[in-house]
Amino acid sequence: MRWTQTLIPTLKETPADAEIISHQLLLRAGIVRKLSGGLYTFLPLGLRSLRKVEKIIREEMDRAGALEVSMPVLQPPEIWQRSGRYETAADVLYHVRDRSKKEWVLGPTHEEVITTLAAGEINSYRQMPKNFYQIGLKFRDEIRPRFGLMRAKEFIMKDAYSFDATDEGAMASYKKMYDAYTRIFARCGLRSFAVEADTGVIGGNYSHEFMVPAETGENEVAYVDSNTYAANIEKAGSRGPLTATPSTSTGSAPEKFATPGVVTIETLAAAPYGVPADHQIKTLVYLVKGKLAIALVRGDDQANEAKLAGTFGTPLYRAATADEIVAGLGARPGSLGAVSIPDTAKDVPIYADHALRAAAGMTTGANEDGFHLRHIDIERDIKVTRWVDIRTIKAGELSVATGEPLKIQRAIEVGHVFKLGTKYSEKLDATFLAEDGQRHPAVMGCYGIGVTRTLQAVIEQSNDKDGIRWPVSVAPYQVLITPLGGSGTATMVAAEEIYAQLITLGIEVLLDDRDDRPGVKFKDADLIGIPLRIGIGEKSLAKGEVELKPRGGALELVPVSQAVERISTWVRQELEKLK
RNA sequence: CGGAGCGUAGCUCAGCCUGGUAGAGCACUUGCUUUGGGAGCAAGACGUCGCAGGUUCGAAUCCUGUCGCUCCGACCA
Repeated sequence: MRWTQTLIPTLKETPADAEIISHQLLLRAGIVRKLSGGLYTFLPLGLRSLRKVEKIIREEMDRAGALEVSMPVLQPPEIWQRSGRYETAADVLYHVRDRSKKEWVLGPTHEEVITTLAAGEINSYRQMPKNFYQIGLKFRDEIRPRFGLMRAKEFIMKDAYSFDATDEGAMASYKKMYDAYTRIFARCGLRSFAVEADTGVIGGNYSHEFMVPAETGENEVAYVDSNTYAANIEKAGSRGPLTATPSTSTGSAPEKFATPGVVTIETLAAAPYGVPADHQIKTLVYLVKGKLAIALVRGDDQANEAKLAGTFGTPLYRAATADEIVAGLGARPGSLGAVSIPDTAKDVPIYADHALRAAAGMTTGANEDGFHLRHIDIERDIKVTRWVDIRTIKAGELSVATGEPLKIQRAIEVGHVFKLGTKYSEKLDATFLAEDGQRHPAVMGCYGIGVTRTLQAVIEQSNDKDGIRWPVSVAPYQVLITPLGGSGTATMVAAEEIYAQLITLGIEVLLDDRDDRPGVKFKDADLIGIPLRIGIGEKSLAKGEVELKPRGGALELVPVSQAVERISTWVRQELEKLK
């Protein structure tokens, strides 16, 4: 492709609304343009890279035995009602109406559609295992789209769904996808790793996320140095807080003391009260399906949303409002406690974190504005309904699995594999006749890759001060020829010859045929980050030489006669490294 | 949904406080010069100042509403 024939609108200045480096480079390198918040047009350069990511995914999915299909984006709400996700995923569903006012939803994912398909077409254990995948648009009504392609309202996803007759079969299908994902991200030139994950709204009971470490990532991952344990912070457990929870009873009965105006852990920890945060019990109140529930964590701990959803058995919960709390418990937030809850609230369940087990000599709210209680022994004074893990772990705590200290790293989630079990097959009647002559629901798995997000993750991970440094496997072009003279000059003539020969060899090559100054061409070359640049200048050409300059690497002079051979060899070798 | 900020040329922004009819740099067009890391000179084209009301002799500027964008928050009592 000739630069003057395509559209590569590079920007010298950084667009004001791009916050993170990959988002800035997407815009500056002429890869995408924003139509509206969370909606982007792919320009020619960007589309080429996107197609390459898709091709890698397609090759690895096919290799793993998955079958490509294409499912509708526009979906009837009925199947979402049957799966129960019309409610649980309500926040992300786009609704549209047709001319007869019938409602439709835009698919944020396709479990309901594929399970409906399987219900009709898979009737025997002999037809399994089957794994269907597609690469296509997804629509999610994101609370807050941000960071370019990272969190968009419309994005490209590869989603796959496996159907097995047995649990063992489902595990094998899961393993195949796990391995395929590992290969896919490596081939895209990404450093990624798998972590144990919470299953969230999709449901299921076994799951890994594929993470790309990046400070701008929206996820936090806990891991240990030996690489034997890694988990999303939503899921990660530890052997407990770094400081021991007090467990020696003062022997005194609970004692009310005045704390006018004290509504935070911090204020109670400060003078004149001086109750350390880890000697306090934090009382949180939620509304779960219309009913109040109390969660207790240590004063210096944070409750974990995902773990709470697991504890409550539903993602449909929220923090109770101050009014709801006052109505139910009689005190305002800041003075709450689970010791003396009113008789009217006796049926409110109290979930307490394991870190509070055997806690004694603690302080908590008195359930009366302006007062707290001290000398609390949790076993004696609080009627705990259930002991649970609902705290967010902190760096330095010891791993349950290995005993090593946990470290925390931010990361971008690019892929997610779930073992779903029979949740959807049961609700949508995807049953089959097994060897035993009985009908059973198929055992499912689902596997997603954020394709557009993966593309941006590559940029986030592969860049320098001058621009993008594409891995050759996903670069829009493999080679960029930069003649330093304009049209008609000897350098341009030589460039044209090499360009033509590379094309016949099947090398993906871009020719910068603009009549621009060298500085402009060099800056743009670095910005768009083509892996190998061929510089053709008058001086070196006079000596019969051209320059090979890998992006970010050292410049090498080679005789014109050997240039094409050397270039194609370089491209082949680099591609081989990413196999 | 709550809070904050911003909407002026294709891009980055100034002008707004203190009302008088729109600017700079980059990009774009033409010409000349220049040509190894985002050139110089000259000439030129590009804006209903997000939109709608209002105040005023007069509004980019003040007021009201509205739409859009960005950031922070939306369990942390």
